[in-house]
Order: sequence, then C-alpha cells, then structure tokens
Amino acid sequence: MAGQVQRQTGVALWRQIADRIRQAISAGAYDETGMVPPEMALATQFGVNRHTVRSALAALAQEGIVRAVQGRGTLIERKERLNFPISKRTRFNSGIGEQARETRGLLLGHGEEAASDEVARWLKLAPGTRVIRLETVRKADGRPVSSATSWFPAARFAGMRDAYETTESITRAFAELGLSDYIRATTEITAAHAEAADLSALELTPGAIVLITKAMNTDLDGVPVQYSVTRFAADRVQFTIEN
Amino acid sequence: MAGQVQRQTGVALWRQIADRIRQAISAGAYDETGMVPPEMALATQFGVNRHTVRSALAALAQEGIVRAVQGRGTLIERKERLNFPISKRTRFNSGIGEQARETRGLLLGHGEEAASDEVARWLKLAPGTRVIRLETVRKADGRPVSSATSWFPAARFAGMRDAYETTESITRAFAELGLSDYIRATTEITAAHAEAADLSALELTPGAIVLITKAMNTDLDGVPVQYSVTRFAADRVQFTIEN
DNA sequence: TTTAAATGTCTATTGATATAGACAACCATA
DNA sequence: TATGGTTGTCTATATCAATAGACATTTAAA
Repeated sequence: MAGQVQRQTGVALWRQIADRIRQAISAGAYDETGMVPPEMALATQFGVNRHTVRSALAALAQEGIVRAVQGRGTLIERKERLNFPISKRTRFNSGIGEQARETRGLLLGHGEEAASDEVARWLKLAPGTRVIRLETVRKADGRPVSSATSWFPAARFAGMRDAYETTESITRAFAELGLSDYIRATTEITAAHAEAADLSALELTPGAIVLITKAMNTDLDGVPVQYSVTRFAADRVQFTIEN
Repeated sequence: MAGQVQRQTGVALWRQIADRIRQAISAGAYDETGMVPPEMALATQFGVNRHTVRSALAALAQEGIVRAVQGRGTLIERKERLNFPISKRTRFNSGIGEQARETRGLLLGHGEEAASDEVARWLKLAPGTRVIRLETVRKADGRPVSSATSWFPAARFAGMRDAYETTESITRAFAELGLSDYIRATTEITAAHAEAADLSALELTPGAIVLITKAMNTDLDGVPVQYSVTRFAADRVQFTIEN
C-alpha cells in the first residue's frame, strides 16, 4: 500500500489509518479472507503502535464496517460497494435490486453501423451486417456504476434506441420489442487503468481501476441478441459469479 | 458563517479553522479590508480560545496565504482562485477569459425529461413540459472549476446536446441554435459541504466547500431559455456581483 | 502624546493522542 | 490437551491539542 501516514498535520494518525483501511476494504483488498489483517501487521505496515491501529479499528467498528472477534480477528461486516451477480439471468437492474434505491440508464449516444469483425464474431453475424450501437451509463442512486457500448442486430431490433430511452433498461427495451426473456451466454472480465473517457463518464479520478466485461446475450433459442463492452468503476462494484 | 467546528473527530480544531479561513479568503469574504478579522473576533466566531485561532493562522502563514503584522492585523497575501463576475452578460468562458489559458466544457450526461416543479417554476413552464437536461463540467487549464446541470425547453432547443458537445460552450451552442444573445436574469448563491459527487466531479478532498448557484437566463424578450444548478469548487473561484 | 486595538510571548493546566510493555481471554488447530 | 496466534484490558509515560490568564510590543488614530 503506497503512502505513509503523516504526523503533526492536525489530523490524528488513527483517523488517517481508519480512512486508509476503509478505502482498502472498499477496493476489495481483503476479500480472500474476509478479514482485516491482524492489528500487529497493520501497526507494522503503517509504522505506528498497535494501540493506534486499535483506535482506527474502533472507529470503523462504530461505523459498522468491521467487527472484532477475540481470538479470531477483525471481520469485515459491510463493503460500501454494490454486488453484481453474474449468471444466466444477469440483468443490471434486478442484480443491483435492493442495494440501491434508484437505478437509471442514460443514453449518451447511439448509431447504426456495419458490424466490425469483433462485433460480428460475438453476434455470429457476417462482418458488415448492420447493427445498432448504444452508448449508455448506468447509475445507482445517482452514482455512475458502469458505462457500456452495446450492439444489437439492426434487422431484428430496429427500435432499440427509442425503446431504451423510454424504459432506461435493456430488459424492458427487449420486452417492448417482443423479446420477453434472454440469457447471458458469455462474460469475459478484465481490468485496466481508467482511460480519459472513463474519468468523465464514471466520475473517476486518474489512476483509478476499471473492470471491463465483454458479454453476449442470446434469446431462448441460443441466437445472439446483444454484445456489450462494459466498463465498471472498480471501487463501486464487485462481481459474483453464480453457477 | 454556517457550521461550527467539531471536536474529537481526529481532526484538530486549529486545522478545521485553518481550512475554514482559507476557504473564506478564497471566497472573497474579507476583500473589503484585505485582512483577516482580529484573532479575538475569530475565536468568538468559532467558539474556541484565541490561541487555537493563532495556531490556525500560523498554519496559513506557513502556506504563504496570510502575514501577521503586530499592531495592525493579519494581512491576506495570496488568493488561490478565479474571479467570476456575475452580471447581465454572465458567461463562463468570457468571464474566466484572461485568467486561464484554456477552458473546456465536458458533457458528462444528458437526457430529455418532464420538467420537475422546480425546473418548471424557473423556466416559467407548465410542470411536466419536456425539457432537455445537460450535465456538464467546466475546466480552466485542466482544473475542474464547476459542474452544472442545465435545463432547456425541449421544444425550442431540441439540438442542445449536439450543439454543446461540438462547441463545448453554452453561448456558442445557443448561437448555433439561432439565439445570438441572452441575459442572466436571476442568480441564487448558496454554499455547502462537498458531496460525494462533488469530490469526483471537481476533484476535491473530503470536507471541501462547494458554492452552489441556481441561475436563469432569458432571451432579449425576457423569455426563459435556461435554468442551471452549478456547483463550484469554492477554493478555486470567487463571485463578483456587478450591477 | 495618549489611547485603543491589534499581534507576540510567556506560564500553567487539562484532555486527547501516541507509544510502550505486560498479561488476560479467546479461538482454531495440531 | 497443548500451542500459537489473535483480540481485550490494564498501567505508565511523553507529546500534541486546547484552554486560561497575564502582560509586552507595535500600530493607528484620537
């Protein structure tokens, strides 16, 4: 972890350390164990006394973020980010569901174009086939969670743009166009440093991490209906793969 | 000045007070005298001992922002902010003008929606009338200065989104849509602590102050053409009301 | 010159912050 | 059951943060 705590700045060491640990928890640094490192390890890491670390952990316990258990360790109770389950029935809005009061999908741009080789391969179309492209940003409780570029076969989903703008949801837009159900066939997940476009679209700061998914949905007959490249603010989501 | 200092938060009182005074200086609160109020007056205002205020002023002197002169007072040496004149001809780009080498306006999001009661009242429309909403961030020399949400009557300014994205300027976008001149009719100014969205949009740190303006522009016939809620990084701007 | 108002300096006291060490209590596991 | 690792609690000490009061020094104005 980069950056040491600073002394004599008017900000108590225990507060600086609490802020750092809270951030690390949100970033998923301790997901493997579900626990914060032992107090002595943290004290060594930050170069302070164990009691100072205990003050920081006490503050986080007061916030309900961690819970110390004598003899075992300090368990992480709550992560201030959204869980995003990925399964055959992956949908953004129902996935976020009860974790946010309000979800919105904003259309930033759109177009109709010839399918690139990549898009054609995922949608199992001949290269050059006409596709509809939508650029969207999805928000939960006003916070941008992801920005996505999605392609749909133009012949089948000509009204996709209007349907999405009305419903603010891919699922509901599909329903309006006569596709009542669909299946998440494939999802690829990678990570990268945020690019300039991510910074504004997702309201990130330079150096932030984005999780990138490439996903393909099919109808119930296995025919591809959507290919999406989605970029998530890494400190606001985690993925859960369900089988 | 709203908001008192908080005790036992891990942030020393002298640091909270230093931050508040720095912000007040940036906001132009002491422009009439060019001096900070006397130590005893500040101590009374913040409800602390004079020595605590002296610690805060010593920190600001260390930063080169103020300079104490025995027998006279504490003089303001440097203000880290842009001047933002507000008048009938208020425009962001010409207002900042020579103070920055480069200004940009980035479109973060947009939409078309039914006017809320607040928007309808300001634009003098019937509630529910369609309006176009633009979410923008304005930068000067790469530093975010303000983030704004603006509403325009959809019937009259249908192409606002494209025009703004092309010109990166409300004034030039209006010109492209046939409105060559407009007048700043009303401006409301308030202040608040930065919210989570401000921190990323304006690249602020927790505890920072934002200045919030609610403004309405009209055409030369007095018909409202724009209502904006704009949030400024308070330590980077000051407003000057010109009549 | 006198006076008022402002900053500068000093002593003293209290509470919060941070370090140091020792040991108890508890848990998982060999 | 024995052991190692973890959190919980206690005492002690030093430093920082904040308050309180007194008085000196400097400046501007009456």
